[in-house]
Formats: sequence, C-alpha cells, structure tokens
Amino acid sequence: MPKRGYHHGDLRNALVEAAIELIKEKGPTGFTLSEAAKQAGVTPAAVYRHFEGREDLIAEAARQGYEIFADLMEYAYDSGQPSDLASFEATGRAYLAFANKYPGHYVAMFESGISINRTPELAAVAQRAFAVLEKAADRLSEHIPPEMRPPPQMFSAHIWAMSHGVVELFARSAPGTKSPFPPEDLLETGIGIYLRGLGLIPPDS
Amino acid sequence: MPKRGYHHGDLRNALVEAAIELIKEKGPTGFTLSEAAKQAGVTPAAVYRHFEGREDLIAEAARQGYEIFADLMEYAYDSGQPSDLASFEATGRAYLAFANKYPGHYVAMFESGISINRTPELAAVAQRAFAVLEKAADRLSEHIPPEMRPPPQMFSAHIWAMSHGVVELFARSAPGTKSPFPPEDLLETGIGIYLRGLGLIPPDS
DNA sequence: TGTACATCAGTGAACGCGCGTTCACTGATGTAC
DNA sequence: TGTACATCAGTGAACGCGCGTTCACTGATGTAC
Repeated sequence: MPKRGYHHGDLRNALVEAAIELIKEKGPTGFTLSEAAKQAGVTPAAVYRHFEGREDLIAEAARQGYEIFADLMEYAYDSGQPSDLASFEATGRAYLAFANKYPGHYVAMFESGISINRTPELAAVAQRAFAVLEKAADRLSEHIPPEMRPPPQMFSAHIWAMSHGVVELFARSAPGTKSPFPPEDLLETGIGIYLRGLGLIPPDS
Repeated sequence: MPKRGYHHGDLRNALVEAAIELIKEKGPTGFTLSEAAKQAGVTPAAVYRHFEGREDLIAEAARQGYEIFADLMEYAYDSGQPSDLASFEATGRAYLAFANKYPGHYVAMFESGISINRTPELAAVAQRAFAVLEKAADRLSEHIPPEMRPPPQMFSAHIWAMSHGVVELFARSAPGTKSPFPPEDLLETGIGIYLRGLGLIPPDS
C-alpha cells in the first residue's frame, strides 16, 4: 500500500482494475483509456502519470494475469504430487478454472493482441506459467510405454490446445454457440480419453 | 456476373474481398469501412449502396466463409466414406485446412464478434457446417464399444475444441508463441491419440 | 439509327463523435528548518 | 509547534485524427420511342 493518502491513494491499481473490468465486459476492443480513467474517477490525462499509454495499461493487466496464472498452475501441480498423473490433470483443470475466475485477465492475456515479448518482464512471467505445463508433461511422459511415447512438448501442446479450445468455444459466451455440456465435464472427459489413448489410464476405468 | 460494365462493375464483391483482406492483415479491429472502400477504389459513402453499414459488411464476409467452410466439411466427409473413421478424421483436418487457406474468412467468422444469429441466413449456413461434424461424430460413435461410448455431441465437441485450439495457438501467429511442431502434425497426432483412447484405433498402430 | 428520358451507382462535402495524447497549471501532501 | 518551500498526482482545456454515417448531387449506363 504505497503512498496511501495521496490525491487518489492507489490510482495505478484502480486503473488496472478498471481496465480488467472493462475488458471483461466489452472485450479488448471495447476497452478505452478514457473509459478506464472515468471509471477510476479521474481525468484521462492522469493515466499518463502511471502508464505510458493505452497499450502499456493493457500489458500491465496481462502481466498481472500471467502472475496469477503461473501461481495457480504451480499450486495445481504441487497439489497433485506425488502422482504425476494427478499433477498433469490438475494443471489442465487449472487452465479452465483460471479462465472462469479471471475472465478479464484471461482476455487481456490471450485475446488483446499484446505480444508476450513486449517487455522482458512479461515474457519471463509468461514463461514461468508455461513451464509448469511442460514440466507436468515431461514427468508424465516417463510413464508412457516408450514405443508410443510422443515428445513431451507435443502432448503438452495437445492438452493446451484442447483446454484453450474448450475455453474459447464453450466456456465463454461464443457468438451464438451454446455449450452442449458443462465445460468442466467436457475438458475432464476429453483429457481422460486422451490419456487413455496414451496408455496412462487403464481402458476400463 | 450481374450488371457488368456499370460504374464499378462488381463493387459488392470487391468490398467483401477488401474486407476479408483487411481482416486477415489487421484483424477485425483494424478493419474499417473507410479503408475497405479505399481499397476498392471508391468513396466510403458508396458502401451504403450495397450494405447497411460496417457490421453488415463483416457479416457478409462471415457468411461467405461459412458457405465455403460447410462445402469443405461436406467434401471432406464424403471423401472419407465409406469409412466412418476416415470421414471423421478428414473433417478434423478440413477445419485446420480451412483456417490456413481462408484466414480472412476464418477471423471474420470466429474472432470478429459478430453473432451467428445475426440473420436467419447466417445461422442456417453455420448450422449446415456444424451439422457435418456432428454427423461424422454420430456415425463414428456407433463403432465405439457401448460401455465406453460418450454422447456423440460430446466427442464432436472434443475434436472441435482441439482443432480450434490448435488453430488459435499454433497455426496463427499467436502473440509470441512459436509452434513447436507443424500444426497439421499436432492435430493429426492429437486426434489419433484421442481416437485410440476411445478404442477406435488399435493401440499398436 | 438517333434522340430524350429514367435509373441509380458512386461522389464529395459535411457532420458529430470519442478517441489517445500534450501541456501548462494547481493545489494537496510531505518535509526542512 | 509553526512557517516556508518543494514535490508531484491530478486537472482542464485543447489538439488532430479517423471513424461511421447522411445527404443532395451528378453523370455514366440502359431503355423507350
């Protein structure tokens, strides 16, 4: 809580929160710097005391999102240990849980068009998040019979793709598409079938 | 080729093509009615002779996309017959192929934010496309041992999600993400493993 | 074939709007003496 | 404790811009006689 009691008190955070809220409600397109300023009870010009501009504000929202996301992934991984299978499944679930719980952050991260390589700091925290998924895949792959073992990168990509697809198509109110099943069930069963295909789950379970 | 030889000749189509080109290059946000008009060599006001406005132009681009997409899906399905498995795999591949070959249409359809229910005509053609995927899943599900047979809708959703995820994350230049594998391979192997998990492909193939 | 007329696709000027951004400023807060 | 000063977060007015949209018009094309 730095500099409490100034004019606003914590405008920087208020702006990020407003941005996340607006992005959640209107999408990255609908978000405007002026509107975010207004929502924080402040003149648009005041934003420039804390950010370089519109893009910079979105990037900060994304950065905070990756921070939360990485924490969530790490927690999920740890909570599954010592079972590598449980850890892996937990990270898949965490992806969907994150998208549900932090939709504004999620959109800022994945749909706002800001590059992950915008700043070294942003790249680093994103890397931290993805590394968890890769580690989980790495460990799990050692349990696969070698003759049908795909490269770990490949199957972490599969799970990431399915998770992302489920989120985009069924967890968020996609244009005109209504989900035939709860997204959690969809992802759970999808990953289950996939892991069975890898020989990691017995066929009868 | 209606009304050839008028002032422009075929402005309506020229505008749709310009829109698709612009959406492909700058995303749905970067697309502007004025720019599309300029690219077609015409004043912005001329657009209103053929479309109700900006949204209507995007919707027409999406409609044409769904038309092509539906044709492609139907062709893929037919090309796999009489094997239900081959048909199913072909429709998955067709999804990715469409996204690759018609990126402008793809974005207009799936990332532009226009609702599928904007007009009955649009809803109908979209329905035609999705119906192919559902039919393929339906037929294929009859080959699954009943005790591990998920609802066909569910597993068409799985394949759709994975296809969509692969396209979004790995086939298009996502922000800062570089694909570890060719998207085609990723989708092919992903679907393969999934189908093995359903008992549709023998474990050793 | 030639002329007079109707059609209507595209023009060009104008509009109001909200955007992101700049700038000199002001006034509340914190600090030195 | 009180006063004088420095800091700097936020103000408010202004900007240029490109947007989508409107409107009366014009002039090339097609058609009737």
